[in-house]
Amino acid sequence: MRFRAAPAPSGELHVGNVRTFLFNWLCARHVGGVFILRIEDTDRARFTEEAYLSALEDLRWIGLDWDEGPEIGGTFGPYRQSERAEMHRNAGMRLLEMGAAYRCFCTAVELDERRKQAMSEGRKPGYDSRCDQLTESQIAANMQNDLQWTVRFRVPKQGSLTFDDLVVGSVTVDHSQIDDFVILRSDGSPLYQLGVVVDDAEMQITHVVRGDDHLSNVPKQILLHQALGAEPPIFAHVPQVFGPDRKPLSKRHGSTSIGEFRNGGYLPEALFNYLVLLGWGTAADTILTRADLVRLFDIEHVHASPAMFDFKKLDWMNGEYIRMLDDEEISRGIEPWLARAKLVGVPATEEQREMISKIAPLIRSRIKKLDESVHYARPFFEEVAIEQVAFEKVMREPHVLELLDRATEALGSAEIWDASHIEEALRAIQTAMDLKPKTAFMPFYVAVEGSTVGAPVFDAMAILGKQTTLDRIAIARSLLV
RNA sequence: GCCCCCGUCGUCUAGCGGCCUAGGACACUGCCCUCUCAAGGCGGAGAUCGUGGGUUCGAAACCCAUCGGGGGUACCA
Repeated sequence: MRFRAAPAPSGELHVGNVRTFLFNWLCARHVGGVFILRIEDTDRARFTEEAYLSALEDLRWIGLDWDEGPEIGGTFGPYRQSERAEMHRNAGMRLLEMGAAYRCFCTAVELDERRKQAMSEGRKPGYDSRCDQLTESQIAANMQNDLQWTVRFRVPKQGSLTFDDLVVGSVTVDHSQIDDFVILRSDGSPLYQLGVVVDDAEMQITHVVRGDDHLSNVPKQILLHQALGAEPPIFAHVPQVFGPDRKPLSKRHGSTSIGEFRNGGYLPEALFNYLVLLGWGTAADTILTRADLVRLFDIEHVHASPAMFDFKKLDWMNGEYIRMLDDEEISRGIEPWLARAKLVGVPATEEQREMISKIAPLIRSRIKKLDESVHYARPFFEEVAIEQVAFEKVMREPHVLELLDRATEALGSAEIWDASHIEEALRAIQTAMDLKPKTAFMPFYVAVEGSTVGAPVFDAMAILGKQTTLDRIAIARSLLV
């Protein structure tokens, strides 16, 4: 079985589209079939080379590998549609010669006027097939006069067409609902409908899994396949992804492109997992690895109804995946974010890396997205700038001065500098002063980490070292008097 | 307008005629744990399965209608 993903890279790859690519990939891997990547770059006005390159990068980032396609080739290439225009045109002309299509001399303006006219009179706005009535001599005359013409596919006027969609089920469309549609523009270039069909046929695609905005194209495409003497593929149309307002997910809802999620501190395996669960699920688990998904995924159980994108659930899931990372992976993962915040160099020095690996286990369970690591890591790389609100709320308490003084003395004379000894020393003070743990320790968070939220403070002190810790306490104390 | 598709807790889903007084997850919330924040553990609230008719001994599941939503109706993809 052969599946394909066909992105049209005009900007950044949209998560909704990527989800359908994921479905294709999963189908192919599930049955041990072939996954093909084909770039639909026919729309020269919108396509950019930059978008194309970043699309490939995004696909690889989220873990999609293709068996045939750009950069790796394959027996059915080329895999960029723009390089196949000749093939499409030939197919279109063949259809014309066979009599399955005909020349249309109506101009775009005429068509437009008639459409508006029909609409205002409440009639069906479609093409009326008038050029199909042209006689041989009329056509010859038009050609003689150098009139521009397009090629239109002739759709049967009677009967209907039924097909079985793997997701949607049985769909029936009356032929009368489909107009004779253009397959070749007046400049000879192919239109989308022709292009996909020729490519799917040539590449021997057996299953077309795509967004349901293409559902109404199916009858046209089946007709084209048949006219071309090819077996139509099996279709599966998955619904779109919606935003919280039940409208198709778009920019105004927040991040929508793969690049934005990557730059937002998300892990590819988490996004992968989440996207597949949008419109599909199992009774048992929600956290499913790539291998689990390959084993379990079943396109026929994908919902035919649209799913809303839930950013909060994605965040939770990302946190789950972060917690599954080992220290080494966490360290590698957060380094770019620390670099971006200018806490470490690019690349980080050995010394910085050592520090990162020390704080990584402290950070792991506290963040949902990698970029949040910056807050927890900052005090380990920079002088502390105490948050104003934290200072006002915590350091103004009457016991703080004495607390800091006692701590300075106890920690100053500490023989062994590790988290448990630090804790022991500070707990002794807490008990002596008869304070609740929280009240006793909070000032140290503020003094040492600059915030009421941070890595566990005894560990932080241990990592920062005795001198730095005492210095920071001294600075905080100086702010009190 | 016409055509096609869709409709289970706020959200993602399980469900494929009796196991459903509808299960799980996110979010929300109570308690526990606790040096902050998290994480974790144990509970709670939340869906008469869009609505109205049928079919059936029995329906969330099948049929019809209705309402609501989405898509298409291009010399866009």
